[in-house]
Amino acid sequence: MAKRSETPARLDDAARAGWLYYVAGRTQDEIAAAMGISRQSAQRLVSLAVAERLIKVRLDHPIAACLELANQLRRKFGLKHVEVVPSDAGSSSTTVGIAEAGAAEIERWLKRPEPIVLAVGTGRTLKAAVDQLPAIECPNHRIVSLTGNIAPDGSAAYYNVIFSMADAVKARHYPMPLPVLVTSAEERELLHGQQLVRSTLDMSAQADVTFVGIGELGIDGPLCVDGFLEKDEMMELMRGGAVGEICGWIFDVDGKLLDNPINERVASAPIPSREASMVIGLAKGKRKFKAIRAAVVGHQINALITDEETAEFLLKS
Amino acid sequence: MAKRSETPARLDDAARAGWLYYVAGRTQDEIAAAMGISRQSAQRLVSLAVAERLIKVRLDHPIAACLELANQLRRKFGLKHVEVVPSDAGSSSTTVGIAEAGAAEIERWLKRPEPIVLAVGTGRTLKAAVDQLPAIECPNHRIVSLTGNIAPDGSAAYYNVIFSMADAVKARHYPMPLPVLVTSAEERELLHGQQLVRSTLDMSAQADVTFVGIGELGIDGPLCVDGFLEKDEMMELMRGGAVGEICGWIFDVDGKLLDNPINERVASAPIPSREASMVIGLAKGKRKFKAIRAAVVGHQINALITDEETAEFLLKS
DNA sequence: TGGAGTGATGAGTAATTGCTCATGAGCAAA
DNA sequence: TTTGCTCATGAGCAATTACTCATCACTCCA
Repeated sequence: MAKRSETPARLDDAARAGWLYYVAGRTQDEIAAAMGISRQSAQRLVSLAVAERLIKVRLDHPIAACLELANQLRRKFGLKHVEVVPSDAGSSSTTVGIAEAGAAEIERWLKRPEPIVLAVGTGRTLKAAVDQLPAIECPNHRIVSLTGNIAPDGSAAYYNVIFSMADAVKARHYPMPLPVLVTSAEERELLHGQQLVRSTLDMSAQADVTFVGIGELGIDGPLCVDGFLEKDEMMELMRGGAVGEICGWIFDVDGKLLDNPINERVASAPIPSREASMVIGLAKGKRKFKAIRAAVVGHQINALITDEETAEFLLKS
Repeated sequence: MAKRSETPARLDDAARAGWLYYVAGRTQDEIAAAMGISRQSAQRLVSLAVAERLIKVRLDHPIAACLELANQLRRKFGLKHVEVVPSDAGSSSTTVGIAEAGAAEIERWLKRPEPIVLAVGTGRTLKAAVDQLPAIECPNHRIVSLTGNIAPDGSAAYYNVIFSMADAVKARHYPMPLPVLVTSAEERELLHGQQLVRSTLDMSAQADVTFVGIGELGIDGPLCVDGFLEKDEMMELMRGGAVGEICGWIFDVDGKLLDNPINERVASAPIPSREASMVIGLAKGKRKFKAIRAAVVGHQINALITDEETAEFLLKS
């Protein structure tokens, strides 16, 4: 993890250096001279500005191919919104590109003047997107987590993104004070009956927009890696036809939620209405192809941010 | 001007290359490989994306607005250096912010390894800046005062800042052993002819950098408050078109030095060359708006440290 | 058909940037 | 006060990027 806090004065300098470099187009040598520091220090400040996300770069051009793919996806699957970013074949990252586009979309929603309820799911991709958010103040909006924030080992779940979001966005935020998976359907009923949990659940059901990651199943998938499921439970699930999950809700190749013991133990809020609200999935990558397709065809989501490669797969499959 | 129109396909490629470069963070070599073109072509596409403004960079930091204002001021008035600090609307202080920024700028100059001559004018703002200086040792530099250090009543003039500077900075410093105003042009000639004064004047003319305050005229302005001018002399001056002063040199709304008896009695050294050296004015605040504008348009100074509010006035005036 | 002009291309090279490492200042614990 | 640690710094060097120039393909017009 990066340093939690740089001194404000240093961030100021970083902002200045970053501005001179990216906006004014000066070289680091010139910046160093102007600020009375060595070139290396100037370089470090510029890096810092990037690392601290003071500098935001966005592409203001509809790449025709991406737009076209997005259009076709929207039509083919009846989606409300699709965004396709260029693929970066060389990179193994599962987040680059999507994270920036996702952050931009979140920002657009948060900048709306009328108050909204924004719900967030979980996942590495979504966290990467949230980490790209600039500081925003929007006291009118409410941000609610769909998933619990207690990991299997009792610690705060790392990929519960609402806390990352709270770092950047000044708004009321509502985490879900629950584990991600409970031990039985009965326990879930009990916990969901609690007043505090109840009101958070109710709020999430009224979300205007929801951002979720889409997880693939498999022993390398997030549910196993993060310790929510044992390897043999996973194998069992996959034998039962499971191909993906959103907020822990496991679905099959048609995007139908599975009727099995694991789904009965998921303590997450239900995914908000795809009829009445926007539910945006963020995902790309070969390993997730099947999960994404299932989520889309089964209408677990009604909007998608993905990359070219994934878009092509979805179109020809 | 750039080419009027690139083909859409080429812009598309440029957008893609720009995306891979700035968002995905790939090198131009990698982009070239991915797109099947030469590295040079990739570089050209990235340049094109920037030139066509497909790539938008924005700085997410409060400093950003200040930097933007500074840039506009520099362009509009042809200044060599501009620094804009955030306005603090709540404060009535005429120095807060500027003082710190001014001190930082002075420090940058004093930290230069090659020997320089640094000249200082007078004024409350400048004194506040100098008071912010940390202890520095710079035996190679020389610091020279542009203005006399004898007040009208014969005491040491309070706002002659070179003594404050000497407290913090270990360097050779050269005060001007003169009154600020003498009784006649003849007396000035006589005093300026003295060997000691002569050499200090010569040194000031060679200053590499000069820091000055900008004074407004008016019966509340520094010239009256500090007793250099009587109220009726001031009224007379203002009727003659005077709007501001630097080191006692009084100028009109166009920044032209006035041809009147007071200016003939100013014993200060002339303001060093704005062609060959840096002359940095420190000032902000509504009362000084006209004086600052005059100093800038009349090239009495070629660099400015001010605040947002003043910067906005200068830009729209 | 041929020649001039335009613009794209790649080689070569200069400029700029990013990384690594050694050093030393600052500071906390012994 | 000494020791050990962290961290900022600047030097040196490797990687990357930007620029210049010669060449070449193409188009337009006589």
